[in-house]
Amino acid sequence: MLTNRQLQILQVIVDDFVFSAQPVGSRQISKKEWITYSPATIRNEMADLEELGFLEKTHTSSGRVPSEKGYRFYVDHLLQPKTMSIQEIGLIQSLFQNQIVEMEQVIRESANILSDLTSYTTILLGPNVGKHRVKRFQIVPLTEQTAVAIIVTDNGHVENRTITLPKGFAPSDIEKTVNILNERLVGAPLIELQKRLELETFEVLRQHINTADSIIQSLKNVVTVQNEGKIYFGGKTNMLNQPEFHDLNKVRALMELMDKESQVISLFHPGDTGIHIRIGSENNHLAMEDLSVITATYSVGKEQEGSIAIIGPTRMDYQRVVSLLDIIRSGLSRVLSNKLNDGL
Amino acid sequence: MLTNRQLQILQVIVDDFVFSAQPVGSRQISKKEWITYSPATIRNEMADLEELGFLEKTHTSSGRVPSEKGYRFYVDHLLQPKTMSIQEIGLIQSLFQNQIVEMEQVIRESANILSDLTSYTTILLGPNVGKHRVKRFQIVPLTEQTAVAIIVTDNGHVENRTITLPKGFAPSDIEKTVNILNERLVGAPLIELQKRLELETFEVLRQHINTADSIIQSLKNVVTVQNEGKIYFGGKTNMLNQPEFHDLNKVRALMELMDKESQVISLFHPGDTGIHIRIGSENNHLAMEDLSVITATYSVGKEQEGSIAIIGPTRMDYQRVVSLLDIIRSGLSRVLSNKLNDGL
DNA sequence: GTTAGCACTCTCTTGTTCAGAGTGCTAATG
DNA sequence: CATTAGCACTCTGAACAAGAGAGTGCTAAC
Repeated sequence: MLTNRQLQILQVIVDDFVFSAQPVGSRQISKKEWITYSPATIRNEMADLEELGFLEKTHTSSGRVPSEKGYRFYVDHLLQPKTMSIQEIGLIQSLFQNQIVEMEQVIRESANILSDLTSYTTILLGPNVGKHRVKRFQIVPLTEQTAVAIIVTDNGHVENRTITLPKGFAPSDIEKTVNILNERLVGAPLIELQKRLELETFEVLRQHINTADSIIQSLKNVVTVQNEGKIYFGGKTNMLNQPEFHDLNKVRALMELMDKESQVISLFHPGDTGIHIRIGSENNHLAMEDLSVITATYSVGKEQEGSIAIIGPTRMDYQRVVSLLDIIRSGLSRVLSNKLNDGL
Repeated sequence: MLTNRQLQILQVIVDDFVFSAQPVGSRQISKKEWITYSPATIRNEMADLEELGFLEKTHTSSGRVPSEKGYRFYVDHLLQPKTMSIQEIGLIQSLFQNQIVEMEQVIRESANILSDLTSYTTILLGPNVGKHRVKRFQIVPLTEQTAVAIIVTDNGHVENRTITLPKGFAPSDIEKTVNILNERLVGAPLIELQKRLELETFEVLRQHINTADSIIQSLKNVVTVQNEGKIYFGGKTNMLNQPEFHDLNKVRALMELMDKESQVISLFHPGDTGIHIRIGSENNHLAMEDLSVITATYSVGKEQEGSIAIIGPTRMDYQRVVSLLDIIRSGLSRVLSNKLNDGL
């Protein structure tokens, strides 16, 4: 267990380093007015903290820098919520009070504000489409052999795909198909669609339509919608202003990660609720070695969940980001849920 | 007018510099087996070419580098088509022969292949949505006060937007509205929709529906679809491998440009047909100072046009890129037009 | 237990030197 | 008279040295 003095010193080092990005020396610490020990004492404590794995040196005679373990400890035991400035609160309020019409717009704006306020990068996962429920099927014929299949969900999301029609598929067949689909599947969550399509409608379709097998194939394709919500970014280039990103290789690694949807998704963890912090290698990704991710979830209505992540250097202002994320997360939940209920 | 020898030297310098990214000296030029002059002669010619503005020096005693004017001349007068290797042609063929189902997929793949083959960045503008024609309107009610308005176009594109319904807007009103819209506007290009909506349908709507004014407002919103097609990127991070991008500020400027849709669009020029090359400052954008853009257009069916752009350093392999772009552009036109006609 | 003092270490900046690459000019050459 | 050999000159970039600055670890004194 760490002594009070060690806690205090660790805290100062993290706070200082987060602010300045420079290794922190004993003299610098002793200058803080609320530190009453001499540099020599601090040096001794720092040597101990280093032995325990909370601190690191960049070279033999440099000041100390928090290690991953140091950040972890800080985050777990020393984090205190930070109050935001009036301006900042005002900015966020205006985001949610504004009469913005589209859900998507609110989400997009949130991502931007978050990255503006933190100068880190924000990734916002839209509400999980898989939990939306089917409101209406629609098939619009384009040519003899092609049509667009459309699924509208209960909160206004639209999925669509072009499909091939079997030869000799008459307009009346389309109508029949659509009716069958709507009868059986309205109200089903998208994620279950594939299964329920097979169980509940294929048999019926075969009874009513000659070329059912062929159209069934096409429909299967349509309903394999992505499970995850859409990805929105804010401040993609903010990270380039961080001093740790003077290394082009890191820049490239991060940019490549952000370009690959699957890798971005893997930064989120399905089980997470509330706010989670993953530091450096805890993210299990080479490109994230020196980066931390703070994630939070928000909800729309009762179940549709989305996630927010902020990516910053491990040397990030955890207190500030956590507070900020909490405000946005609850605001977003409130506003989006309202939109869902009141309609739009 | 330049002498033959000057042309030859300019060509060698551009080719060499494109390959090596190093200033080209007189000795190096004289080593080429087809160059019969001595370094001293070449030095004299280079001094002349510099005076004429085709070459530049990086410092008083460095080799020469092509100036923007030099590239321009090279591109206008010295460019010869380059034949592709068997492998490359094979790769491209496979792209177009593959039975890929969705248009979007083909476009996405094209962007990727182009950037893989060039190691530059590709921007692909999907077919201009504005020229699509309305196939069908649809309004799906979600709640008492909200609905999703959907426009399906003749080649399977789907536009949708959530709208607010006036109080007391009955299901029968929706039906009426949809019917009126479909009667009057099917076949209209999206780009004319706004105008024709006002001219041809508002009056009729007012006659049949009480709360017409309110719904008209919502509809207006729906039909202001983006004129430009969707933007696809390939090899966004390729540029980081180019030696000219060791400067972080340039990286940031370019990344920021690519994140802003309007700026990306501004790299394309509406009137362009065929292949166009814009070198460095010809792009009228600070972030593009050291970059060239080669654009080409492709067509789908008779009129829907899309564009391809390749962004590389001014020191890019113009011959190769032009050849490549020409192959892709015609392949894309062919395949997409076929999809449109045969139906998917 | 705490701290002053001091030798030691490492980085970073600045200045110097030197090889290498390339130029421009002049004078010689076919 | 166009071409070229020769040479002095310039600039870059790498290598090295020296010194300031910041910080440490250890010892001995308080």
